[in-house]
Amino acid sequence: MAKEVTSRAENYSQWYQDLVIKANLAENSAVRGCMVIKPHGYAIWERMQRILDDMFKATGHQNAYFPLLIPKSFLSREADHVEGFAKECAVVTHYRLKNADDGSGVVVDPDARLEEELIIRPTSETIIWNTYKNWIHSYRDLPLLCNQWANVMRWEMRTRLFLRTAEFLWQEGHTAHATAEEAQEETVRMLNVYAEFAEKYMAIPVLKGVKTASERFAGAVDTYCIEAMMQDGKALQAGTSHFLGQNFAKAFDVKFTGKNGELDYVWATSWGVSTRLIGALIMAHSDDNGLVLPPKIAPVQAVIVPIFKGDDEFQQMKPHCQTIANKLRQAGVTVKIDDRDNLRSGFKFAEHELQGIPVRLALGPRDVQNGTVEVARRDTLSKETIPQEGVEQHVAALLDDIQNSIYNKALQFRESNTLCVDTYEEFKQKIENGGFIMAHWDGTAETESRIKEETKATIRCIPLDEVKTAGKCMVTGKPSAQRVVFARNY
RNA sequence: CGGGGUGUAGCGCAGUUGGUAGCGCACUACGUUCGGGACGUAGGGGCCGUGUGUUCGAGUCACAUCACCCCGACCA
Repeated sequence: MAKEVTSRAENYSQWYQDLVIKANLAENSAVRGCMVIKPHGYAIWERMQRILDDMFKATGHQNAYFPLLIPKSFLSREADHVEGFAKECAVVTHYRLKNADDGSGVVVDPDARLEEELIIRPTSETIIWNTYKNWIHSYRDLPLLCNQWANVMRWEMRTRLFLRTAEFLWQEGHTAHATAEEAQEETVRMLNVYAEFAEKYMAIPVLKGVKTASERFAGAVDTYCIEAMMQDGKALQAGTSHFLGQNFAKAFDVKFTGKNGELDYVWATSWGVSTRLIGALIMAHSDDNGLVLPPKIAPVQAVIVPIFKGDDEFQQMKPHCQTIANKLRQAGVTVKIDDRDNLRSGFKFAEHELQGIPVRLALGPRDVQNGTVEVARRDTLSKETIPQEGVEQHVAALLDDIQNSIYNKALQFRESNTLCVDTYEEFKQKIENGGFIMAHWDGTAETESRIKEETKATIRCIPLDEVKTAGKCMVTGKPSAQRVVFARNY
């Protein structure tokens, strides 16, 4: 497996760039660090949105929408929050353009300077909590469980397609609760929703854990995360869920009257996943032929390619393709017939593989004669000829099999690239191979940053589900309650 | 923000000592093909990132500037 990855390219990010460009998922736009998501790439995001949205509704959440622009003063209300985001904000300073005096085009009208600058949201905690102040008065208004689908902008020093673009699409949940316990429960509940989504739908196994103080979200008391392993052994933070304590309630003065008549600040959470998940999908499953989409995420689960010579045969094949498509649709499979008559079948096969369509069916005169159809699966690239009779059950079962099989492949990969290490010497050596390293750490930021400096590895999380065995910090020898996950990350 | 690299047709690139711009793919038309990325013939498409210099003359030289990519710093 590891060998396979190296064969793809010496430089993984280069491979990734190539793949994305070749897969026609996105291209760089003229705007710095932004992305153009092409329709078939966006369709993947739409699938994810729909599934996640259903999961949010099932856990009692509602969608809402808040402004794109945030008054500068809002951002400075919470000290840690501004500290964390100040360096990467796009700022709106003017509200009007005018024609240049020398006719050279349009310039910013200096007379149209805003009294207070507006920040393009890097995240919406501040503007939402400014609104929540007016929505929450009594314990009867709680819990307040809102989610927003939106775009945000972070002026990162260095962008990376899908993984760290300046503008990205995401979902951010913002909840308010009467008690700390309830908010903490919500934080973990949503972490579990994310983990279920990643594993069950995206077929990406994830580790659930808590971030160390230095990796914590700006303004949070605790940051929970799901961490995934990419095929080059690097870690990718795939989603976060934050317990915000009363930090934002205090910053925006959001109090409620409890049953007992006493005033108290509300407790908060926020949680989000972004278009980075598309990057995770690409890097977790793809191979040299392009994308490999899990059937549950694939906008098109099966494509039917008619094989024909000349227009006569093409017309003749069409109804047969339709018949099979209808059968599949009745079995709940999303199907597309690729009836483009200007492309050869071989070209279409390659293109569908590039785009990751899980199952391909080819139907030619030979099949019509024999009552068969050729079925190919994207993940293993294997194909077989089966009777048309019962094709729908066959494909439905195949989709399940593909879904499970790519999850298991990713899980096996992660397991074979996760090891326990007890000495710092061994750590330094093993971290060079990538993967997750479970090691003991003394819990101090000093040790953590020393390890980062010397090895470029960070603590991805303090895992929640691992068996906790005490030990000694591999660097300082001080006591440690449990192993934590180290990795190099994106 | 530092180091390195690249900007020439939709995409990928070539362009010599400065002399009026080329290849492959894609595109258009016609024909032959068609069960794993077809071929022939004929076409269309360019302010050479942008600006200012040097020069009789700049894709080519100089300076500036902008954008992108890679490596750092940085980053939920």
